[in-house]
Amino acid sequence: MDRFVSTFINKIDAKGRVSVPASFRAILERDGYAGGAVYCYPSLDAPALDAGGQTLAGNIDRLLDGLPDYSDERDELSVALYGDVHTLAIDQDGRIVLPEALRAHAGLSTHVAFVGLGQKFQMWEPARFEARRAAAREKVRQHRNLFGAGRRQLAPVVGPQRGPGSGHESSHESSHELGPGGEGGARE
Amino acid sequence: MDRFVSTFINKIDAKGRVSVPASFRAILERDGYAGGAVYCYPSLDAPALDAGGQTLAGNIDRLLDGLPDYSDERDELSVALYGDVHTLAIDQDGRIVLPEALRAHAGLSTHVAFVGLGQKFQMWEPARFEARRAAAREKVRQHRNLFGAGRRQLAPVVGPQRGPGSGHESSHESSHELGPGGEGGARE
DNA sequence: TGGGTCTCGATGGGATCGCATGGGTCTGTA
DNA sequence: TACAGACCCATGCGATCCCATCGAGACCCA
Repeated sequence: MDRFVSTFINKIDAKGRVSVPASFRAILERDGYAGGAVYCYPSLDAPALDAGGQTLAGNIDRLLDGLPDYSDERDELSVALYGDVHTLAIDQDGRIVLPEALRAHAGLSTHVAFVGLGQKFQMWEPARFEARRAAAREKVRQHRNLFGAGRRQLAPVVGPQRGPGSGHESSHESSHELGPGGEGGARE
Repeated sequence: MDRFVSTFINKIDAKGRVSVPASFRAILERDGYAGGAVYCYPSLDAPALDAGGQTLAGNIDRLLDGLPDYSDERDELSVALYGDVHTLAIDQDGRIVLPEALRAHAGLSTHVAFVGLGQKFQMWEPARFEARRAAAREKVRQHRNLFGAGRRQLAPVVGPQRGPGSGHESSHESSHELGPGGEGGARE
């Protein structure tokens, strides 16, 4: 199946619009809902936004299905799970507009880093993401030492993406080291 | 499959009218009753109002169906669930008028926060809602750990240590709060 | 294999449309 | 007659749509 992979950095224009990477768009289109929208909500434990298509939305439903109707607990969880979700429409040029609430949570201002995470993707403030990624790599390195697991040197570098036209942030490519160790098949 | 999602804050005008968010209206319209009305009643365990369309009303019926006829329990529940239900008409401009009784229960004065909860939505006094939302997020975090615990116990890349700079926000790998089963299905 | 050309994705901006609001008016009811 | 509610109209701002431009990578040809 299609997964969101690689990292792209796009600009937020004066009207607050951002182009969703073409490759991500293609995946969303195949994921239903006329491919015209993205489900997006503030990530619970990171200054970032989580986003995805129908599949992602379905996960929310499944999560709540286990709870009894009309229970206070269900209502409470719903507030966080549905209340924070925004359905962002993708316009004809493949752009979305990020609501103020979401931009605030992720600290977004001029640029957005779209990070593919397989079934979903995240949107980060470029600088923060870079820092976090560095930390993640370090972490992986440590673990590798612990396990002495020499297997699988990460050799990603899968990132095709616009050039440094916009400059600086030359940092991107795959983002895999971030994924949970499991899922080794990230690459084909 | 339409669900009420996201949160909107609208104003109550001098005549006591409030605009129902356009996206919520669209869902109500598809939910029957000529799309011209909203079922609304004071939430049982929160200073808020619960609202929805035909589907919601149907759920209440189903809930009562499960109880034996003429039982005290059923009577009590019926009163609780139906006794305070109001059918609010949506005018041509997409607005409703909240009866005094309902406004009092939720402590509404000048603004109303419409919160999507999937099958239904709630109306809150904005300030109070913020508090509730914070609590809800915390709760989800806990829950996530519960079912997330199952798979992927190796919490790699999840350093108790934060990365440089932006560090704070525990550098959780955040991925699937929502996807209990997630990740694995990356392929397909 | 080097260079020129073409196609597509990312941006900017102007022009519109829809939605949230504020108010005036008409009508049925105390 | 006084009022509350329903209906309509007017407005302002933000969300969308559409069109033009730029640059990069893909493609084609000599």
